[in-house]
Amino acid sequence: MARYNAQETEKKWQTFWDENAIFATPARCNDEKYYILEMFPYPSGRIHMGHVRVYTLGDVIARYKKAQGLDVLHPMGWDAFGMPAENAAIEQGVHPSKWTWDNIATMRRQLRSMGLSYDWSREIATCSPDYYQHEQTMFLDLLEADLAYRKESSVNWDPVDNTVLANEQVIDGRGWRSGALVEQRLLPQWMFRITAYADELLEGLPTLDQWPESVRTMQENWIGRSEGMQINFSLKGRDDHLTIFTTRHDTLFGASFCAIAPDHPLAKELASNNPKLANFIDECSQLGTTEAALEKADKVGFDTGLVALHPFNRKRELIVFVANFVLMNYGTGAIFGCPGHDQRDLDFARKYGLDVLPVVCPHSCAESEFIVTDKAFTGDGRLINSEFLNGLSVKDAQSAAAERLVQENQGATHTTYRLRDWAVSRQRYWGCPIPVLHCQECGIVPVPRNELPVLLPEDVEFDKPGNPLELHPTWKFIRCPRCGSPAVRETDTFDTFVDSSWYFCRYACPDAETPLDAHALNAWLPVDQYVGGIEHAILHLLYSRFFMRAMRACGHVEFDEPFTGLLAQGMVCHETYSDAKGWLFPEEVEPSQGGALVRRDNQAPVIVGRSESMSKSKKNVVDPETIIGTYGADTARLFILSDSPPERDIEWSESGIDGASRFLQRLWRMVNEPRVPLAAKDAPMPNNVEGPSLVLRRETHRAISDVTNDIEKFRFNRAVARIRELANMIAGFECDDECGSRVVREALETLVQLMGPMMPHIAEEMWQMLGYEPSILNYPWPKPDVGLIATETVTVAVQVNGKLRTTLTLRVDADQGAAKSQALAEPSVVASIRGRDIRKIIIVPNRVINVVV
RNA sequence: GCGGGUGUGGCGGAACUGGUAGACGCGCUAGGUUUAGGUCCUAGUGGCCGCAAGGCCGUGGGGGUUCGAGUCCCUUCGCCCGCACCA
Repeated sequence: MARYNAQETEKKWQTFWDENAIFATPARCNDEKYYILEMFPYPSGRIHMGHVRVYTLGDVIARYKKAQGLDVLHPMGWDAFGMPAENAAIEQGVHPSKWTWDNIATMRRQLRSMGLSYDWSREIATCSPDYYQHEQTMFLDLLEADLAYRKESSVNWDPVDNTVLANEQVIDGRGWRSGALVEQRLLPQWMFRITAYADELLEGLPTLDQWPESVRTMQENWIGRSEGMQINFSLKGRDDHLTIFTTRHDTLFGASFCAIAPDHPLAKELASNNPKLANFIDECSQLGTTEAALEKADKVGFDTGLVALHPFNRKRELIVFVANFVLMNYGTGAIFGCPGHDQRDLDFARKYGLDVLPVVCPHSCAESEFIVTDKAFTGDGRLINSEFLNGLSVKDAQSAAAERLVQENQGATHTTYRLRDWAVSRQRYWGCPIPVLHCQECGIVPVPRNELPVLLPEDVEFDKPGNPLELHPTWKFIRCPRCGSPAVRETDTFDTFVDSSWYFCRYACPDAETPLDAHALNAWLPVDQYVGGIEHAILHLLYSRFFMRAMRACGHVEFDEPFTGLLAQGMVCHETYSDAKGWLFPEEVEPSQGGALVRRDNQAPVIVGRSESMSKSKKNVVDPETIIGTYGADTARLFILSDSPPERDIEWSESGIDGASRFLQRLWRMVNEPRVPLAAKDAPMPNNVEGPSLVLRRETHRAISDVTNDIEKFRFNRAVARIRELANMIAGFECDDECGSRVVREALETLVQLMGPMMPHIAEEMWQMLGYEPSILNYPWPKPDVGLIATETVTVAVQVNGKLRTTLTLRVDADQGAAKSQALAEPSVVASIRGRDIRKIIIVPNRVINVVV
């Protein structure tokens, strides 16, 4: 029996597609365009299953849209700057540039072996000066538009490695490489003014109706707009005051303390002559910079001895604490605590023995009976213990309190955001140089545009701790272009999120001399469908949305929203393995005789960790090249599409890949050795198709309708199931008369076209075997015959008290009265009713008849 | 901790807007073909009771709304993603 040879056939069609430029981006004339984009990969070394998943998803959409006759732009590139390249340099002594470009070469080859429909002529790599020089131009534009500025901000400093650490490099407060205790250090940083667009970014969300609701909600919460008040509390014995932000000024009479952030200027000032406080602040900073760590930590405070006076009653004195749960970068970095109506404040008050005075009484509760014990009341109610606010609702009390505070000049309404400005400085080598310099005389000077690009020097060493740009003997030192005085280059490079905030625009005009070409942008942008991991739901997508608005302000683009549709695909997860020396790849591990996992090389025991999203840092990745080498790309693609819907996380397992492979063999045999002889290619369809042939025809056209619908809605797992059903139907078809031959040809041709976007190589091969000229993509997507889809009968469930008793086969839209009597005559129905009175009968036409007794 | 998800047979999952739970596949069981075989074909496969007809139970746990709940509401548990310097 002949077998389908995936290796040979896949190579054949990949060569054909290349030589005939099947995936060249069409020049836009007047046809409808479709820009399909998957998030570009970081060139970490080799592709992993997460890549296979996302690029397969995108490719199915791209090929389907092309078959629908749209002008498709489907590009690919590399998010090529970033930390791992520098780690490789330190650990393996390879230059980041070489490491990155080698990885790109490997991964490009691997992606090509998947048979993805990219226009490779538009490939970009962010580490190439061809790309990053334009980013430097745009930065100068942002600087002129006052959307970029410099500000001190706190970073994780490793005093031994002399370097800034990413949060993930800080483990239990220590540097991952040096093990040194990490310090918080203030460094001047370049920032992007994303907060200037907070409202616009918020307002844009409802227009993104082709995004998942969950992502929009996450962004909304991330921006975190809240309307409240800034209130000034006088400080006893001082001339200045403490400004706090609150959204609950209605509970002001319930205040029992104030708290400021450990890095609040006032805290620093008080600490200068209070060593204990200085020590406390120091301890707070040990927690690091991540919000999760701060929020999870025990709530602790330090009594500064300072006293704030209640704005409505200056006789009431409130202790000012420094507290670890108050964040400097939210609001004003200072709060008043109302333990009765805020859980965190309540926990804090109980811990430090502070008053708990309830000021909002629930509507359902008498004032005398309302007490707060260990649960703060945050709902609506009426005000109590609050002088002029007594009796008011929360909302009315807020207005009244606000009015009084404004009147007495003690506060003002204020809107604050959780969103902070975007820190884009990185004290690292492998990134886009920030094109400014620091002159002894003039201060910060932008690099003149005619001197761009500022190229990253290649001759750097990684043998000393710290940023190699900082230590470079010549690159760093320069003369000021304005005054000629000695100056140094900015040695910070950009956060790689900057690179990925506009790459999708550059694909439209990869060779333009300016950053972006208006004509090309208007032709292709925005991206119609973006596909990528849900882990990017907030930062990357929000930064890109901001960047488009910033670019619009600078005249580079004419639209706001970069991505019309978003498919946020779930993670590919896998168990993690480790031993004393660190993480292990799954292929370094094998089951021992006892069943426990051991190292393949020395049989040493392995710790099996829980399943997590595949990531290079934890080595819990499966090598797709092995899978593709063994089974072929089509099988890998089919497998990855088959079971789970795209949005869901999938657990990688080897089981099932054999099944996918068998299905491919089966499909191929159906055309290679058809059970029923196939009619000639152009033979007309007889007009008296009936019996089993009619059944197959109907099934074929229903499959067209269902699969089309499923692909449109990205339910590829269902589309695969539907294709399998059609294949099963064809395989069981035995009618070998003239009519059957014609119908089975139609069914097979349909099958091949429907599976084409998912299994493109074997589909091209089968299409050719059916007598057609390649490429299958040049043939229009099949359309269902509506007359054949319509059904004549339906199966209706018959229930008694909601429990299924039997089913009836009825004509569609059958007479309800007749259906009712037929149902009541059913023996199983009669038996279930057992002579009881029928109270009512609910009939849902074509679905259910429910007898209630 | 906060925000967003998610939970259905032995396994991955299906079930459109509240209307026959388990499509499709993996695995497993039995039979058959050819073969030395992992190939291929046929049948079966949620659990319990029953010779059978059939019955009862069943969508993480508990409660509720409804003629009817996997689907809606409340509550609770597990897991996943994000939390601003991983990408």
